[in-house]
Amino acid sequence: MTLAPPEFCTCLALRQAARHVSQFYDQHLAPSGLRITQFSILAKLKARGPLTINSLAEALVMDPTTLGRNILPLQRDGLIAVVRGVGDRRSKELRLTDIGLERLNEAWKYWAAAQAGFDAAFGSRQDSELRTLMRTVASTELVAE
Amino acid sequence: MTLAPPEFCTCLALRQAARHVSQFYDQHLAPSGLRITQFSILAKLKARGPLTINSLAEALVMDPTTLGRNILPLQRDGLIAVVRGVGDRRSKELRLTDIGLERLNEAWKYWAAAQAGFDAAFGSRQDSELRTLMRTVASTELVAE
DNA sequence: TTGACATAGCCGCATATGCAGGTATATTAG
DNA sequence: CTAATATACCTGCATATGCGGCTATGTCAA
Repeated sequence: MTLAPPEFCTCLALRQAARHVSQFYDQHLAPSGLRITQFSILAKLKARGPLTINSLAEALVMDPTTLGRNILPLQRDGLIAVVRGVGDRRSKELRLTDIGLERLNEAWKYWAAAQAGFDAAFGSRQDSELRTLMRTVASTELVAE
Repeated sequence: MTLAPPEFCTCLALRQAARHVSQFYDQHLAPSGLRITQFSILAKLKARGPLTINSLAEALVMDPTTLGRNILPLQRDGLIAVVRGVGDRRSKELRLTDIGLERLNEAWKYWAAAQAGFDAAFGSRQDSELRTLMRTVASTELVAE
């Protein structure tokens, strides 16, 4: 059984879809000055309260190193506060600031427009199936031997 | 109807899944010295013959600027040849070299292991559905007004 | 022919991604 | 208590991503 890689590569298919949709969301979010990655970080911090880099990275299915760099622009712009962990001084606690919350709320409507736009184009029934499937994929245990 | 962004963001779900799966494929591909993006470029060039940056970018659902940069390491390592277009001298023709083909063939088996590994973990029936769905997503017309 | 417009790819800028390997702090075995 | 180990984060490296605006080339109409 021979599979032709480019045509049947699941990873490529996923990346293409992610690129395509990310571009759409980013275009919608542009007036807010946030990208979809940054919006996701702020939204997660709002939903789950202060988090360390490790725990937030896990929640976002992101490498901690990557997150550690992604927070820098947000910190620079005062959207999040980064403080030394009290219990564990190795860790850093990330917290949404008032300014961050304000920016998040402003970006919210642009996000909603993007989500609605995708929904309209793709079909809201399929859309919710898609999210469910993506969550399954993201939580599928994959171990390279 | 209010949706909570982080939990129901289709874009975030897609990106998370793409990150998760890409990491897995990249780990498998590591011994070949290629990343999944590079593998995809070489594979597409093999399948479709010489292509310009624009046409290859479209085939890969990638911004031409991005592709223009992604080919640089491949060109540097002699895996692809880049020549001025004959008909249209603005364009560049990308062609897989013999070395590139060799590398691609070597990477092939690592790719196959990754694909098989994902298939085993995720379920081959769901896997093929997933690819189909991703292609639908990637080809869904999305226009930010 | 030549001027207006379109197109292919480029550069600068900023962010996104993750591996290897390092430091500082915490935890735990002896 | 201290030495071994584990953990949280960081740095350097390399690639990935796409926008805005640029140059060079091509096309087409006046």
